[in-house]
Amino acid sequence: MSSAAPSAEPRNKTRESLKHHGVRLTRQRQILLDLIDNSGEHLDAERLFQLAKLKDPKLNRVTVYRTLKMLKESGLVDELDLMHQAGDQHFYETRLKQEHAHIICLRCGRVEEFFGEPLQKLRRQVESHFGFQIMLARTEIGGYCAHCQALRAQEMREVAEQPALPPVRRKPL
Amino acid sequence: MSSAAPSAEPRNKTRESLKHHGVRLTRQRQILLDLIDNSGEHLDAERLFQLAKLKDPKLNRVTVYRTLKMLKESGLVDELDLMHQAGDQHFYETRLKQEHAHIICLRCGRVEEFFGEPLQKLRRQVESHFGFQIMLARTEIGGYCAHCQALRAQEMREVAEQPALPPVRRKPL
DNA sequence: GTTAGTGCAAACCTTTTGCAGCTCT
DNA sequence: AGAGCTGCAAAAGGTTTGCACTAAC
Repeated sequence: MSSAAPSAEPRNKTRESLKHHGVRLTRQRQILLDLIDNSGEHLDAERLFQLAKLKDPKLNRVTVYRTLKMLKESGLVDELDLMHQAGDQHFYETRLKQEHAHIICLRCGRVEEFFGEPLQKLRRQVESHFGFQIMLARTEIGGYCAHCQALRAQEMREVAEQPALPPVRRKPL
Repeated sequence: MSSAAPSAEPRNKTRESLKHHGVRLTRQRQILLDLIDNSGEHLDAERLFQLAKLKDPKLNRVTVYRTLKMLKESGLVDELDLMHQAGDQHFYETRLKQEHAHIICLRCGRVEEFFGEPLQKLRRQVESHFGFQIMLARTEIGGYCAHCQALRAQEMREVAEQPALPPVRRKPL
């Protein structure tokens, strides 16, 4: 990684957009926007709150929820469920990237992104087929990544040999 | 619609599958299975509970949750979020149908289903691209149906004329 | 100076858990 | 008979709301 802030341009785009909607750029919101734009991960409200607290220990969890709600309603972030792999919380990502599907490994929790023409094609077909005006789209695919397929096979063998152990769901790597 | 029970065959399929997993077909589960297979809607736990109570007033909400969890883990039903259009609850449908996307109108809440080859194509591409073993897939598209696009335009005009009224989100039709 | 936004506490909604008693097979 | 399932009560997890105070414009 270079030392230059990689999100300088997108961040500005986001801030422009907010100003247009008459939204105040408070210190708290700047912190949260930075985190959402910069962290490569898919953050949930709690994780975002923990990260934000490092920069401003007085920042409240409620402010995180309110900011996320506002960003979602302004169309600046997308809300994901990631197949509820880690619970029922929601995850967030900027809408600056091209549309993509999320591929979630149900064993290790790893999330891959898939960009590909079927997504655009689906969009176009839905629009023309129903005369539908698409505002948001979300595709999530759950299953087992190449790595975990092998490990799962191994685990099944072990369970078969030791019937005393129930087939508990393993924690992420 | 004919007078014959339309789900006699699928219901048996489901029951077979459950027996294979060593699951008991209790009275409560039969009621819930019938409702899920037969009602054309996408039911959430609460609605399913209300409908089930009509057939057995003693049936408990917890049993609904436990049954849904079991059906989901057995791969017999799919869990949907429907873009959280109506709150954060989950919706359920049998897995007997072919894979399809759910198209949710953000104004009236109506849900359409879209079957089309982009979904299969996406599946195949993800499998081959990542060597991924897909267990479940979910595509949800939110926006405005043809009917509501016109109504929304009308609403926007009204709001522009009477700035006193805030642009509240309208209830479903 | 106004009005929007924040923090705090408390409520809320959906879902899960512990446990005693009941019921399918 | 006995494991599996149910009902009840209570808790948990995630998110929202009411209200007084604060800060951005």
